[in-house]
Amino acid sequence: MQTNICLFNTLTRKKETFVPLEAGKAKVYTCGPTVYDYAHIGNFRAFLFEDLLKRWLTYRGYKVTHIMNLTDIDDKTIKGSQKQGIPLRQFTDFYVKAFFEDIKALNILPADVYPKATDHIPEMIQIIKTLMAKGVAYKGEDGSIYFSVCKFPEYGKLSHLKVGELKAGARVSQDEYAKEEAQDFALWKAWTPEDGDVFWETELGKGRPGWHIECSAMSTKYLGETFDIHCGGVDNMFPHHENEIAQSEAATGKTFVHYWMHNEHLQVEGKKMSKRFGNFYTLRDLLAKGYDPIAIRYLLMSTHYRQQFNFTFEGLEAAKSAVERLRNFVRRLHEAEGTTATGKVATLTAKLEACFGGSMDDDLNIGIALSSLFDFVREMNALLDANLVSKAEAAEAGGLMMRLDEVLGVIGKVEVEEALPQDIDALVQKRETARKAKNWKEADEIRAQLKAMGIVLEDTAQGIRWHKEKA
RNA sequence: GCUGGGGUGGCCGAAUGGCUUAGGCGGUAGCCUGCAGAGCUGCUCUAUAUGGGUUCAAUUCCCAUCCCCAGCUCCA
Repeated sequence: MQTNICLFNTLTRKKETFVPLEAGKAKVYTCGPTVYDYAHIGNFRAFLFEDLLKRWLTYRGYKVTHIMNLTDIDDKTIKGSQKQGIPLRQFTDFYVKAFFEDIKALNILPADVYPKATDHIPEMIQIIKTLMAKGVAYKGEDGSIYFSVCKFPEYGKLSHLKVGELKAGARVSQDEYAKEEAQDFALWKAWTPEDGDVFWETELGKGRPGWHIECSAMSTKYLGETFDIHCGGVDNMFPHHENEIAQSEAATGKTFVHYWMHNEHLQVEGKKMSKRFGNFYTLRDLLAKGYDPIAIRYLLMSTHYRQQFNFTFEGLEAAKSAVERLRNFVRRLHEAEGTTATGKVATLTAKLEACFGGSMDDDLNIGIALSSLFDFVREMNALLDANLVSKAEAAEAGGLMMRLDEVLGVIGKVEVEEALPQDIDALVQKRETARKAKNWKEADEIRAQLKAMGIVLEDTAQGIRWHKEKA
């Protein structure tokens, strides 16, 4: 199999042709949520970018193995569970469940495995032991175990930060005094009274893992010591991913990851999303306002992942209309009854497939991919208007739309003429009778009545048409 | 302060040293329609932060200025 997918690699700051370790397979690890609260739309931008990447690799024929971790042990989850007075696991399970509900609503394909940090303590200890044996980790005065950054000369290769130039004291943590060097980071944190009953008694001492080690341990367990792609938000680039590289490569002596991909953050109404500005939204907040999750999916996905994106409610309305346009088009294809085949459809589908594919191959250039899709829709609509699309051609075009929707995930199953419930069907017939009798007033009233019930009627040259109104 | 990304029409967002400066949304006019919806077509008046420079030609390259965003030890 040969494909020509180019991905922007943070390591080299260049687009590179994707060459997997194993032909035809892509091993992908993506940093998942910290389950201490509902995820916000910024989190979902990252998960949607990763979903798009995965779907595109799949479209191009790769067998993708996708691992997404669930961080269920850190300061925030501990604090949250203590505040509610419930065990850590009970606390995090609640938000894990919420997370799965959210990604389902957004039509994000599930990962193959969602490993939890607390289920992988032994694997983490194994790596830390190896690092200690190699002399790159040490026990500090507080009993915590730290990674010695100066023992890993390549430290900073991902984020392009020079260790010596890091601003000291920007966020000084309590345990800093116990470290040999300020830039060293914790692999294992010794128990402190604030941790309460959250600790593990291990050969490293009583305590809990540092944040970064979980991703090294779990990615290695499920994908191997070296794998293809690792994704996350730009904020994870430093220190999280930099530290993962240090830990993993120091432990194994092998390259950890070939392609590092980072998505940019989003802003809301031109400002940084923050609780302080009152522009902080979880998916649930938006759903409660009545927005369609698929419109949210479309909106968050339709801007290139390395571009900062400005989330606005106006944009969300626009996204809803755009999705509706695609769905209307697919609906028309289902209903096409033309008999004349001009051969133009084949030309258009070939053009779309080539242009969409070429764009997506270019570091997921979704902007151009979508513009080619809408070009196709417009040109096909014109042919449909002129009744120049045969049934077979419509099926061909519809098939392509469905294949592309395997990537976009926004059209879904457009209902074909299924049977309406009897009472509704009776209303439709009644209106039709009134309409035929040119009794417009009654016909319009029934139409409005049906709309209130979620059934949209359209009168077309081919007869009456209906579809369910999407939220 | 250091490092990086960015400022494109009413809004969102592509692209490019000239060849038609995408696409979506919105507005508007026309066609179609009893009306509406969907769809098609036109228009939305020199859209590329500002000031210089290089060039036959810059929105695209260079310089300066202003503004926004991010990273600088646990926020996607």
